Amino acid sequence: MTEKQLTLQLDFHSGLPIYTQIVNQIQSQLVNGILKPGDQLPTVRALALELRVNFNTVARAYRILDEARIISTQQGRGTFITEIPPPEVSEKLRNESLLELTDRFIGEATRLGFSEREVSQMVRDRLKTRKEANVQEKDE
Amino acid sequence: MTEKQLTLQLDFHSGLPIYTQIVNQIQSQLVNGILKPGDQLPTVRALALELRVNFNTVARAYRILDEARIISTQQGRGTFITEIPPPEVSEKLRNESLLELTDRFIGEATRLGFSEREVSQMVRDRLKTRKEANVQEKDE
DNA sequence: CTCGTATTGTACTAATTGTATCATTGTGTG
DNA sequence: CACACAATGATACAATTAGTACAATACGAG
Repeated sequence: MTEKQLTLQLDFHSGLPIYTQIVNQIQSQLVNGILKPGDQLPTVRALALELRVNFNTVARAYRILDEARIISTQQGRGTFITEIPPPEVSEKLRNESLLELTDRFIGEATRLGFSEREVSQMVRDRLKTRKEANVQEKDE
Repeated sequence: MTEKQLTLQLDFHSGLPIYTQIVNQIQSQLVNGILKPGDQLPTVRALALELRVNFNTVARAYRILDEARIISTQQGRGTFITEIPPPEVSEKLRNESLLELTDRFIGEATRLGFSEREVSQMVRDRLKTRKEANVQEKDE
């Protein structure tokens, strides 16, 4: 597949900036396996046209994702989902980083009013969904 | 519809503060269906110009309406009548926001090279730790 | 291979929008 | 009159999005 449709749903009144919504949804689609490492994203201009948004807004979203090493933007080439880099960190650091990440996640969810049960349930749910998606893609 | 006229009648001698009149009339128009959820209101400056009033006065009215969750003001974007979704829709949105949050979390963890098992384990662990901490802090 | 051109992302700036803070005005009360 | 307080205005600021010019890359014509 050379071209990805990348269906994004923007809510212009949600309070979340457009660029944030783009960032979130791309990340989400990556987790769900809708987007995979190596996939080419639409050009900033193409996606902007489709979303009826200025291309700089898309560029901003891409830049954020790029800084997070989630995508790789290359001038004159395009934008691609990065291959998952093997994180070469010590076991200790590794654990600490997951702990921090997890605490931040739980903290944010709690702040949004979700109960621990809901958080726990959703994590189970999404991990399961993810696993199933990965099984299917073995066929390709 | 991209632009709303929003005809307001101010009485500068009524004794009622301008901002109160603006608040009242917008609320009234919302009740009467002249304004509908999702509608964009004029910018503070545009409405102020039309009403021959300082834009801070409009901003004050908007802020009051915002605090009452009647409108949603967004810096750099504009001001909109809040969607008042029925509870089940609200529940849906709530779930989607947790879903997105969770997906982002799992995505980051995975990108850092953590397995699903590790993620799952860490979430359980931190939730447990958290719960125990909460029991203690009941004393405060 | 070389060059021109289209395509793609980047950088910088401007425009639009709401926010925060303080000053001014007006009005009522002692 | 003097003071307090509420309403309004002035000014500077911050966030978001858009406009414009530019630079790197790809790619086909010659």
